[in-house]
Formats: sequence, C-alpha cells, structure tokens
Amino acid sequence: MDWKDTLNLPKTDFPMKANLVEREPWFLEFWQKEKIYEKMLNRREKAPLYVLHDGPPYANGPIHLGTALNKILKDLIVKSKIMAGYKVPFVPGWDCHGLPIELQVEKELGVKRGELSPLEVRKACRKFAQKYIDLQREEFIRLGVFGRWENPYLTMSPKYEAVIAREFLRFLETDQVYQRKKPVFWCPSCVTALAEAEVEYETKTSPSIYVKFTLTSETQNFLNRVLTLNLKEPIHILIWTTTPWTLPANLALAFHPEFDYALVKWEGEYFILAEGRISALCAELNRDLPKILARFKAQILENKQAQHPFYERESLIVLEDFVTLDTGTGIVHIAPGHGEEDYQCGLKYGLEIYVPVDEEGKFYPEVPLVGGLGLKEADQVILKRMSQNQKLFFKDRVQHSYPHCWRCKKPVIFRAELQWFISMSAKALRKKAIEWAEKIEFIPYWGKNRLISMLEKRPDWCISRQRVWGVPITVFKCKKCKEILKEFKYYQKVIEIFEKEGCDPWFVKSPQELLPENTSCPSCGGEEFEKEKDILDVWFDSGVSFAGVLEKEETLKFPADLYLEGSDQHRGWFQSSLLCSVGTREVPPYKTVLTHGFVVDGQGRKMSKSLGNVIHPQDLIKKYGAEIIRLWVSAEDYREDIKISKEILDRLVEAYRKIRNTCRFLLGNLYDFNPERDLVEFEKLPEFEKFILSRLGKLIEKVKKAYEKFEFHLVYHELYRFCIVELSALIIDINRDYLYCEPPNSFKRRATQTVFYYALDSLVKLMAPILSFTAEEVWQSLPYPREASSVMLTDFPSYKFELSEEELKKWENILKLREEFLKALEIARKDRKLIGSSLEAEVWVRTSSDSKSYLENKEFWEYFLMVAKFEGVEAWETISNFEREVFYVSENVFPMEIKVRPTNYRKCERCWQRKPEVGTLENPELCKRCLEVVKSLTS
RNA sequence: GGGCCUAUAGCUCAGCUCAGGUUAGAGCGCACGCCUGAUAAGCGUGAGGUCGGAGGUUCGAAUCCUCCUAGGCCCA
Repeated sequence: MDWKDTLNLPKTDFPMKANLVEREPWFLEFWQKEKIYEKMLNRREKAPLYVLHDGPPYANGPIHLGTALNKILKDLIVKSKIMAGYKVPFVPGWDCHGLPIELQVEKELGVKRGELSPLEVRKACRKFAQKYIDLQREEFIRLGVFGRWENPYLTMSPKYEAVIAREFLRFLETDQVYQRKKPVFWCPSCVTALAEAEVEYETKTSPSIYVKFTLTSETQNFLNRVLTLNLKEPIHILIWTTTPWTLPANLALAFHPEFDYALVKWEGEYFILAEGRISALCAELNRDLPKILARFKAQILENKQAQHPFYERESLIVLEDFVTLDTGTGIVHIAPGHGEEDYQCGLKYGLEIYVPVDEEGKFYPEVPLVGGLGLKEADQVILKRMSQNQKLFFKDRVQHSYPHCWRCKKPVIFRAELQWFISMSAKALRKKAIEWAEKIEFIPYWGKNRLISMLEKRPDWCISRQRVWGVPITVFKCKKCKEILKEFKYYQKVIEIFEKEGCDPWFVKSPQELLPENTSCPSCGGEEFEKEKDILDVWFDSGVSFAGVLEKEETLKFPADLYLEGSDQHRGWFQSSLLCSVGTREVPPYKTVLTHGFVVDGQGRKMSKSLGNVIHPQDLIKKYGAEIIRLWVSAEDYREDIKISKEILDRLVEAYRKIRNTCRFLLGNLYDFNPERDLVEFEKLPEFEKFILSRLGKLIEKVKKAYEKFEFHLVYHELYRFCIVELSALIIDINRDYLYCEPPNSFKRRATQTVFYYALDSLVKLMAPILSFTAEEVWQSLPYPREASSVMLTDFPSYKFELSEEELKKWENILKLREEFLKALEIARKDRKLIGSSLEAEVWVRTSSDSKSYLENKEFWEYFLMVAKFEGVEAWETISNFEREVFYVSENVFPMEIKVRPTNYRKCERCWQRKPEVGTLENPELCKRCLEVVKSLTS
C-alpha cells in the first residue's frame, strides 16, 4: 500500500515560481479596480493624519533608479504608516518649469532663443512636460507605488502657477525682494544672458599681460614706515590678466590673507608680488631672480589704495581666499561687474557693481579712453595706452579654456545685469530659518548641520531667470519714477487671471490689461507702467509647494510631517521650501526631514554613461519584476550610498524565493485549517510551539519599531531571518511529522497549524509595504476566510505571545544543546557514513553540566532532534560499546559527551521514523502511532 | 580646494556618533555532506574578517582623537 495517500500533505495553488514580470500587472489592475488605496484611506477616516509631502521630480525624462528609490521609500512609508494606524494621503507631484525643459524643447524644435514667441515656446514646453509626467506616472504605478495618481499636483497647472506668483508677492509686499546687478554669462553676439548649461568651454587665444598698479603716495609712505624702508621711487603692485578690457571696470586688487608677499627690485623698479610666484614668474618672463627687499602679509595693506593704470582713479586693496599661487602674481585684479568672485568681493567691500560694457559688448560712449569701442578694439587701445604710460610690465599671448556661447560658438563674457533677489537679511530670513532648522528632526541626524551650514553661507537668493518657461516675476514698475508697485492689491487681478488661465497672459497682455482699472503710481501719480520680463527660478516653484499643495488640499495639512529626498536636496528643495515657508509663514513646512544617499554601482562608484555602469529600473522590471526593486530598496541602508550590482540582485532574488517559499509552505499546510474552529489557545500549546510564537512576537515588535524609525533594511533582515531560522529550520522541519502523519484534527497538528497561522498572518502583513505584490498574492491564496479583501486593508499584527524569563532561558539552552547534537550527528553522517537522515540515529548523552535538567525529557529530544532514540546516561560503562559509533566531546557545553549510533529499529513505511515496535504489530510496515491513525482514517 | 557623509567576512546588514571592556555577530553565497512526502525545494556542518590605512589617547579601541587613502553628495 502506498501510505502517502494517508498523509496530510500540503495543498495549495500558490505557485512556487513567482513569475513576477507577468503576474505583477494583474495585481496592479486589482488594486486599481478595487480602489484599494482609496479604501485604505477611508478605513482611516478618523485616524491621526500623517502627511508625507512629495518632492516633485523633474518632468524631463524617464525615471532612473534614483527616482525609483525615492518613490518606493515614500511608498514604504505610506503603506507602513497606514497599516500602523495612520491616515496617510499621498499626493504625488511634478516640477514642470525650467531651463532644462526649455533647452530640450528648443533643441527638438531646432530654434534658438527668441525665435519663437514666448507663448509658442511655453506651449511646446507644456506638452513636453506633460509627456514625461504621463510616462513617469505609469512607471511609478508599475513599481507598485500607491498615491493619488489620477490627480497629482503639477507646478505648471494654472492654480499652482497662481500660487507661485502669490507667494512671490508675499515676499515683495514684505520688502524681502530687491533688484541688484549680478554678473551672469552674457553672449554679446546673441545679446542675451546665458545659463551655465548654455556655455561650452573651448580653447581660445587671449592676451596675457602683467600690469602695474602703482601705490598711491599715501600707501607708499605707509608701507615705507611699516617696513622701515625709505624708498623714493614708486612701488607697483603687479597683476596678471587675460582680459585687458575688464581693466576699465577694475575697482580693486585682491591679495590672499595667508600668503607671504615680497617687495622686490627688478631692473631698477620696485614691485609687490607673492613670494611664492617669484621664481615661476622669472622663468616665464625670462628674467633674473630679483632682490627681495622685504616680506610681509597683505593684512597691512587691506583697505589701502593703488593707482589705476590709466584712469585718475584708485583701486582698493582687499583680501580674498580665492587668490591662488597657480598662475599670475598672487594678486588678482577685481572688476565686480565682470566676474563671480569679483562680484562677491565687491559685495563684501561695498564696491559698486560697475559695468561699463553694454549688451552688445561695446563700451558705453561716456567711458573714458574706450567709449564706444568693442572689446577687441578696447584691448588694443588699453594695451597701447599702458605701454605709453609705462604701466604694462609684460605682454604675451596665451591659450586657455574659455566659455563660449553654445549657439553662436563665440566667446562669452561675464557681465552684471539687474537681477531679482530674496534677501536673507531684510527680515532676518537667514536667522529665522536657522533657528527653525535647529528644532526640526533630521534623519540621519547630521542633516541638520549640513542644512544649517549651507544656510549660514548662502548669499541672497537670486530668483530671476531670463527665460520664458516659468512663472513670471510679477512686478509692475512706474514708467515715470521707476517705483515698484509692492502692494498686493495691484496684483489681485493678475492672480485671478493666473488661476483661470495660467500665467501665459502675462507674456502677451499689456500692463494696463493686467492692472486694476485706474491704477496710478502711489509715489508720483504716473499712470503708465512696465512689467517685469524675467521669470522665477524653478526652485521657487517647488519651494512653495507647501502653499500650492499642503495648504490647498483639504485632505492634507500644513506643515507636513515629513519631507523625504536625496541628500542633494539640502541645497535644493529642503532649503528652498524652508526659506519660502519661514519667509512668508514664519514656520517651517516640515517637522521631519529624511534624506537618502545616491545609487552607486557595486564598487561604490556613481553611475555614468562613460563608466558604462548604469542600471535602468525599466530593465530590472523586465528581468526581475518591480518586486525585486522594492526588495532592494528595503534591503539597503539608504542613509548611505545605495549600491546595486548583479550580485546584490542575485542575493535579493534568492531571498525573495526563500520568503515566497516559506509562505507557500505555510499556505499549503493550512489548507484544512479554519482559525475560528481550529485555533489552539496560546497557553494550551506545547512548549516548542509556544517558544516559536514568542519569537514571532519579538519579530512583530522589532519590525514595527523598525518601520516606525524608517529602518526598512532591518525589516527586511528580520523577516528574512525569521523565515530561515525560526520557521524553515526549526518548526517547519521538526513539526513536519505532526502535520503530515498525525490525524488531520489532532491536537499536535492543530497546534502546529496554529503557529503557522499566526506566522503567516504576521508575515504577510508585515511584508506588505515592501513585497506588496507577493503579500497580496499570498493574501488572495489564504485557504481560510480573509478579514479583508486586500492585505493592504489590514492592520499590522499585534500578537504578544510572551514567555517567562525562565522559559526563555530554557529555550536558549535547548537551542545551544541542539547545536551540539547536530554536530555529533554530522560527524556520524559525513565522516563516518554511519547515518544518512537523523531519523536513522540513536543518541546518548552524558553530562553533569547545568544543562542536565533540560535533557531529561527523552521523548521531547527524540522528537526535537528527529532521532530514533535518545538516552541520557550516568556513565558510559552502563551501555555496551559499539564498533559503529561516534563519540563526540562538546567544546561549547562543558562537560558533555555524545554518542551517536545507527539504529537497528525498522523504518515505519508511513512516517519513516524508526521505532522499536515496527514489524511487531498487526501491520508489519507501520509504527504504533501510524497504525492507529490509519485505523481512525478508515473507520 | 572647501563643507557634509561613508568604509565591519564574496554580498546585505548588527555592533560604532551623545554611553570604549569577554575569543567581532547574523543571514545569504561558497565548500562538503544529507534528504527526496516544500523538489527548478528542504536540512546540516565547515571555511571565510590585520573591523579602509597609519599614528595617538587608554590598563584596554571596530567603538574616542589626528592624519592619509578610496568613494559619494553639495559647492568653489
């Protein structure tokens, strides 16, 4: 007879092979059709609200692993928080405006800036952004991310654009906005400002000149005194430049605060230059080493003056860290209107941001010497003048890398233009933001310092861009007196228009059409106005999302509980949001900031096309399914760089299979289990079953805590480990006999099933936020009535299952002893080939250790070790010696000795256990237990 | 060049900031063996680490300090 038919073998339709790639879409459809996310929220109608505000990704391409990581992390939080009892509405968003899209659109259309009307460009940009919003939305959904996808927030929607303008006006109203010149890349040939992305670096030949700035007599006297010299001849500060045309704009000379400067005599003249440049300069200029008359630090010269080389004007001596000893003389000529560092220096020393060059690269007519000239001509005139008046020390030509316009390919210049700024100091914005940052929770903790140190150092926020794909800086200026209209009442109408039509009208309507009727300048009574042409920095767009989303949506709240983005956003969104919120609401927009690192390859290097190590989420979905990406996100500690590689993915796939198979086994063995009917009370369970449940209780506790602290990698590790250790290696392996061989409704079997029931119920819920697809699949395969139509509509388990300290200690010991027996069995199996399965073994143990009392229950150990016979002995002399036996002395439990022998008992053909009675009963193939079971089945 | 961060077995992580103290742990993978009633499964045993490197503080450092190396993010 084939006894197999009398066993309770596992039954389930849940397949071993996941087939994620094909199966996932089915669950996506299920969640969508059943409106599961909506139901999750409805279940929590009265629950405490937890708002995770989505930082909008930029809508200009398909998602990459970084975007996927970010959204999945958010999804883990949304799902786990809901299952933990919160209401977590997630409104995804997109950042739609900005230069990168405008550039890509111009490229696609093959047009240059200004060739199309602003509205045409804006229309194309909107279409472009919408295309990628739709694409990314599908990709996010495919990853199993839940949220209000049908109605996301878009920074280009009319309502949102109106909010952006409205928030800008709040800054304007409160006098936190001002206009000031700032150098930008400028193409004189295209007559336009350029963004950094529009600049290409090419090799260019330029003049290389050394110019003398002679000390004023006052400064010279001062220096003589300080250095106790008495030089009558003039002393020159020597500078080097490759742009002679910037000399008319020179206002200062920068020294480094730390360098040693030398006063030298060179061919009868006196010069000041950095000591560290002397020898290099001598080589370059082919001169002898000069005599050093004195050394000094530049501090003594700070705020003194030198004479401009060709104007009746003085140049201020300043100190700057950016001066280097790589080239030049260690002294840098400063023209605040023509360079970024020069500009910063100008601000620091209160210099005018002086720009004598017009939009087409010509000097303004009133500029002495070079008025009306182009830059090249000006170079010549300046050089000629300086050689005439002996200020030109040396002249050469040099090849260097220089910025060029990406459109016309001609060299660009740095030229200061009027820009709009949000002041960090006017209303103490910087101070307030830092004070608030102190109170915000950062995960990891060091994010706080990072944000604060950036806030401390950041300059005023330049919010203007000379482009069209964005929200205009809504400012009217009186044509007559140039007064800015600041009060909101002048812009009421504009905002109303924006709310309905978006901000397109600003670009085409006249100020009269946009202003309220009969507006007159409050300052001079003028009735004609001009409107601002620049648009806002996109960081302002997303920075006010708290106003556009959190405050506008009834389901949300301001401030948010959590913002979660990559660590690059300390400079980006975290900062812009904080500034916008504190600047207009006096409070921060978030309570907690969580940052994650960046995705890197297996060696920890960033992904780049040139390294060829880029991994695309789309490929992973096709190969492994979204589930494996989700598992990857959970498994890696996101606070550091997040590695991904073939090996990591292989490991994850293994882990996935193990978890899946464990669930499958539990499912298969619960096929006839109905918790309502068959569940055994915890207190009535046998001790091993109770022990496993106590471990399950610990697991639940740990996992819920890990979710709470956003430590998902611990969730993954704990769940995975539990499947392997407590389930697969212990109770599944050991209690399989009860499941298969005992009568279906026996206590032993029901007790084991009870453990399985709790384990599966807990596992499927605890893993649902991460392995959403698989958890749902398991849930739909449960053989007993489900408490909800989707696992997503359940709560995290809260089973306790506590054991006493004493019992826990006992089990710690039992497991330790088990290891010793397994070692002895392994020697018998592997080294001596005495046994195969442990069921063929007999085990004797002799010990006088503390553990002795744990070893007294012979029946328990036979069952627990799955051996034919287990005996404790007082002395080895009491049992006879065998040829075929293993004698093992434990190294970890002292003193303990174990003997293992192959058994002589016959194998029960039904349960495969070796029992003494087999062969002596009415059915010679069976053991006593099986005989009874079989009888009960047939009766 | 500056600010912040990271570095523990082949892989993923514990332990390590504000709390230094037994032979540095886990799981996977690997090797070997077993099982064949979870079977493109399952079980067991074993081998893997100068805790990135070098100094220092200390009776004692993976843990505290300094420097260096490699890498990441943000700036210049």
